[in-house]
Amino acid sequence: MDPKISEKAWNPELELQVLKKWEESNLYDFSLAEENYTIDTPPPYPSGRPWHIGAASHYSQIDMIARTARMAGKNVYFPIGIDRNGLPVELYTEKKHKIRMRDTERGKFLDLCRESLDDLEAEMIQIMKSLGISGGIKDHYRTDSEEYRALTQSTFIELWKKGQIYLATRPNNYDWVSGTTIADAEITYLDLPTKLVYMKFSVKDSDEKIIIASTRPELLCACKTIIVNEEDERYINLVGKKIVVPITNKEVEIKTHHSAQKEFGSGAVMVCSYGDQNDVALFRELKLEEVVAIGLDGRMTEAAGDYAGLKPKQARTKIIEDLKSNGFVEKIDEISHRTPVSERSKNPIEIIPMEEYYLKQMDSVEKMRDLGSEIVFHPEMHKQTLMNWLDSISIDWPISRRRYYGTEIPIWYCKSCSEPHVPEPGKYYRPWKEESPIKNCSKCGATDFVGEERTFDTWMDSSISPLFVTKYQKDEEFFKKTYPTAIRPQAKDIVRTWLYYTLLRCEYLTGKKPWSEAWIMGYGLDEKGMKMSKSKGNALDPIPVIERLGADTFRFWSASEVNQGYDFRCSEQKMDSTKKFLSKLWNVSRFLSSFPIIESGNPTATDKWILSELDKTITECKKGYEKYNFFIPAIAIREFTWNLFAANYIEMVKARAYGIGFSDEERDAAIFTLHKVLSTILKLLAPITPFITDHLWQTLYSDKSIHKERQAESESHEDLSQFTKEITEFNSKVWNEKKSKGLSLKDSISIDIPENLIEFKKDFESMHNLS
RNA sequence: GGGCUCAUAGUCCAGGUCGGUUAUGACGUCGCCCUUACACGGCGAAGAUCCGGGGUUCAAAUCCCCGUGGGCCCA
Repeated sequence: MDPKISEKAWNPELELQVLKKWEESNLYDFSLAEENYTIDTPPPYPSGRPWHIGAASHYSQIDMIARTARMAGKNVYFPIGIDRNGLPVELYTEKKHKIRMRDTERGKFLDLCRESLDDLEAEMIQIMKSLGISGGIKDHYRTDSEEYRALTQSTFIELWKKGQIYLATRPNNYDWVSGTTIADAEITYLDLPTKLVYMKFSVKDSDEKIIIASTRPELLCACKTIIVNEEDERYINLVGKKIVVPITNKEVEIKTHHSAQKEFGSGAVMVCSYGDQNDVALFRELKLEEVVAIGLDGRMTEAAGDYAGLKPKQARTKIIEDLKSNGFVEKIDEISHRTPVSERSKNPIEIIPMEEYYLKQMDSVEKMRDLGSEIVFHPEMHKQTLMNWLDSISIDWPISRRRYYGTEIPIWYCKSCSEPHVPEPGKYYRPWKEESPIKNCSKCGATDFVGEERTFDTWMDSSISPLFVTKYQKDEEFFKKTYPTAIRPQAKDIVRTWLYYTLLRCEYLTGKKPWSEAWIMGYGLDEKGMKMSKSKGNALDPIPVIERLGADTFRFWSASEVNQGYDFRCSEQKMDSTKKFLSKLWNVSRFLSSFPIIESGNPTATDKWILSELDKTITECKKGYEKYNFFIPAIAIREFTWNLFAANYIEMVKARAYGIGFSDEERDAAIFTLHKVLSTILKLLAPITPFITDHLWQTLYSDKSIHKERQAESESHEDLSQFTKEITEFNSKVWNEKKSKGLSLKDSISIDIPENLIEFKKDFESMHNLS
């Protein structure tokens, strides 16, 4: 009998043929039904080359969610988008063309950004395609399209009209190199070397001196109080006294506060407006009058006296000189200081009072907590990340940015009275270059307007992804049947941004939570467990890996390596060895393809045993698939296929399947069981490795795609798994015995079969040539 | 400083809720074997004080407490 499958190994190039078949038959096209299962797929951001291999793994797993849901009989809507707004592409473009955004004409700069985005996007789309992502790739959306931006703007206008947006001047995190405000969620910290200056302050009407250490002496002009810890005996007698600030000669009071650490510096801390977040909080708490020492241009203001006009770093050098020459310096330490920087540009942050638009969030924390607790998290532990974030929210969300590549804030201001006006929702507006659609000022009646130049925080765009994909405000029927969506898959690092902001915005706009489940994935680390980055040189490019090994190998690696919600290591060696399992599956199928398909059979004890183990595997897989945890089925299927089915069962029934020394009925039972097991394995694996399973399925079992099948269900066979251990141990015993006697595996040997296993006697005898 | 999380062979990982044989499997290593599905294979072997300390218990990888070390998040 010739096998239907002739090639000796699974060739990843076959994936292209399978892909073509899927495309030609529009296998994954979505059409609206009464009940739909909508996936709020994360639109990835093209920030540079190569695309992160962890992201490729992430999207593979999201695709497994879609396929699992389809095989559970759901009508799956799996849109694909690309997020194209924001700072990273601006930085990428500045670097690529060696230009600076503010020195470039706005329209020209936007064109260059768009060009960069197109290149990077093409690569990501190609990777998604070759990974077999079964979503809307060919009609993927973009967050910078007119349609998307129009929705961002009209949802803003909606919230504006509801009074959820306001303008306020507040201390804000300001990245003066990029020239923009950033939200708390976008700040990260770097340990940078800096000078800790110990300065002598004098106590008023006394000869006493007090030493105060600071890394920001240039902010002396903004110093409004000195704090010490209430348990610090060194200073307790000074509390309430006046202290003279060096250089400025202003007087401030010394107070106690628990945030002063006895161990840091001298234990006494000068509190300056906007030195850091803690200072801002203290100013609010102690109701101190603020001094603006640093301006929007990143330079010292008039308040800094002689230092006005200097950059903070220059001012620091100069003031240290002046302090020294006046005898105010006790000593200077070189220390490493945790400095707040912009997560994206890595520029140091200054806290500067600025006028920005805010979206109210403080009043809604409780509501968000309630909504959050209704959402099922996979795995549960990541719900805590959201809850922790909700606990730490202390100000409303600043949503305006002084950058170019983003959705424009749709506001025009009256030239004579400055009253802001929003246009009618539904269109895409670019106030920086368009005529005002408003003709008369509602306040003073004037007719001249000036457009807002700022753009939105990118999370304003991405936080409405579930509304955009469900055609909110565009197709009522579609929206009703797809929203709230079923599931939000995403990475764990953006819980406090994307997940939270989406919850907030969607609740404000629709009164409902955007999804019932959230599926959170960990980070892809390098093989040593370090974060991958281009600068460290440990980034792994997914394209050559996928080309060399094929998508299925990569996907199976992802499923079997990534425990749900935890960080995972990306080792090429591990990926390589995963390929062996697909070879095994291929060769098992190749062997079975030499036997006819038999629809039914009368299983013998051995057959019943493997069917019973198969049932256990189905149950195990189901446990994983229900939670969209692919680690569980991947491991279960590999164990079963390799260690029980191939190594033991197939060897036991090989002779029977060939009909050598067995009745036709016994032979057919073996062939029936072999196919039964293999076809079930293929279905169980289909969400994880869609290419090889579909290829084998269509070669052996059907002219329709396996991806139209329902997932296998356990058939409650009699449980014979108590024999498993004894069977495998008996087989091992015979192999060992032959080995130690120097016999070949086909040589005859005499070994007693244990009493318990007597039912399997005939298969054992033919397998081992027992005499 | 706070939170989350992890720690089991050279490497990765299962088991941990619900304590009880000889601690699961894979990769890698070594040895033997081309046995007609598969050398991208088969069989076998070596390899683990289950991070440290204490407690509960007849019994702890598992439960509790205190540490130590990593990763992430927030101040």
